[in-house]
Amino acid sequence: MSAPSLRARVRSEMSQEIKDVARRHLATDGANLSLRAVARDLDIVASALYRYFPSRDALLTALIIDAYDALAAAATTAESAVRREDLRGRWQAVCRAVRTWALAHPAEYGLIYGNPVPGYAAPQDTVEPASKVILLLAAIVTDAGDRLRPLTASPITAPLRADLRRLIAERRGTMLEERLDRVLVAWTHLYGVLNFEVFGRLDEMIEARAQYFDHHMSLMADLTGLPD
Amino acid sequence: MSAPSLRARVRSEMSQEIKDVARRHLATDGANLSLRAVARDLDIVASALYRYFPSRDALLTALIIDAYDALAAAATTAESAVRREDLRGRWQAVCRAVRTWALAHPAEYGLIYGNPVPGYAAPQDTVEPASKVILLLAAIVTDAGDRLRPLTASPITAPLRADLRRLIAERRGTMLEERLDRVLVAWTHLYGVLNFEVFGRLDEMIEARAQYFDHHMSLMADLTGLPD
DNA sequence: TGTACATCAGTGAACGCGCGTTCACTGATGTAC
DNA sequence: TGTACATCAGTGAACGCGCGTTCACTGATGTAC
Repeated sequence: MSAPSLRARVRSEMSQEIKDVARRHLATDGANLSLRAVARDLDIVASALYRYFPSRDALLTALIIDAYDALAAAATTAESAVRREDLRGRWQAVCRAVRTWALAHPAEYGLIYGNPVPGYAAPQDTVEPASKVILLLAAIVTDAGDRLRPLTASPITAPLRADLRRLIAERRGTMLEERLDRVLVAWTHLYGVLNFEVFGRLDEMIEARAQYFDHHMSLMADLTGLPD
Repeated sequence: MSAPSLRARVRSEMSQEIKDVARRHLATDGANLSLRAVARDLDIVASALYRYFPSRDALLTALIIDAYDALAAAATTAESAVRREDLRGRWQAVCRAVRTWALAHPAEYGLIYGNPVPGYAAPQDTVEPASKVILLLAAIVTDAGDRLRPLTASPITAPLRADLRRLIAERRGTMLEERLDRVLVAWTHLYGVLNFEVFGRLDEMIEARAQYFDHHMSLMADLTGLPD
């Protein structure tokens, strides 16, 4: 296996640069990304972009995949830095890492967790990184084992239970349906709070944002039965 | 006070028709609403729209305000049809009405609860209808009075408590900070679940959608302390 | 080490569209006397 | 009830832009012998 040629190295650097500029444009134009504008910023003719991405949609797809990957990486790194036995610490690390990333990259966050982009269908490649965060949360709950608190009653109807069972089986998990249910509640809540915060719905309402967030996510840990 | 003139009636009907067509375009183009496309559908020249709306942004604003109003109206109507003493029934009615409206009008829902529209600032008129749903939920909790269940411990830090106190005072409410906190949790969760459902994040994951939703919202009622 | 040929990044013109907004205008509806 | 004038909805041309994508091309880099 030889080292990548100069040409290959330059090519991948250029691809990166295109994506970086495109990301910057996302912040102002949302998903109305203009190839010509990106090209202009790169001092390149618009048609040259077609050497790197076969279409505008392909560039958008690359940005979406990168966003999922970056978010998942931030969560994973933060979580893995915490002592395994510190379950609450790991939970908090995941949640806070997601929040930090979202606030640092609001446009990319909007791209993956906001409105679906009109006329754009997410490719299959986004499924795995998209489920990373929920898997991290589920793993913490699994690691808690019999230290988990019993759950307050909340009956799950049969069809919903079937969905949960299927999800558990797909991943060869051993979690009780009731427990996965709570993980889904927490996961839903995580993005619920963040949508509100990132999209500005807490403006003029809550000032203590970080504490509001921490409080919500620790309530969710309680609800999931995570021990102190 | 005389009846509106023919001209005035025709004018307001035409305004409605423009908004209706524009709403239909939202579904396919998202917030990239094209005035010329709307005009085409109305068999009218694009510049004629300027008799009704001074700019594209003004039309978008009208659509946003209408969406908030329609959502609030749906929730209010549903809630007021339930016996006052049936607190859980009222809670459920509000939540389900919001969901039903969101699923029936995904594009309008996206317009008000998805990504902020790039380059567009929501005018002040949207504040009141936007807070309608949370006020309905808060009213149910207030009506519950001393039938409310005591809350499981979950300490609120001082700055967050100050935010909550301010919000209560602004509305001349009497609720405890802890209780409003739980209402906010439920409210956040409501839109969290709906974002996921409307924006397609539950696809290939949960099939029993209605039950999933009901279950989440009744968990939130529990968490808020609403009696059975 | 040098030469011949293949690869491929970037150019620039063109195609065929789209858009929001302004402006002077026509002709129908509404109003005052 | 009839006439004169004011209002205003809708027209059509124009301004000055924007866009994604294709295509034949130039010239530099890389490869095989």
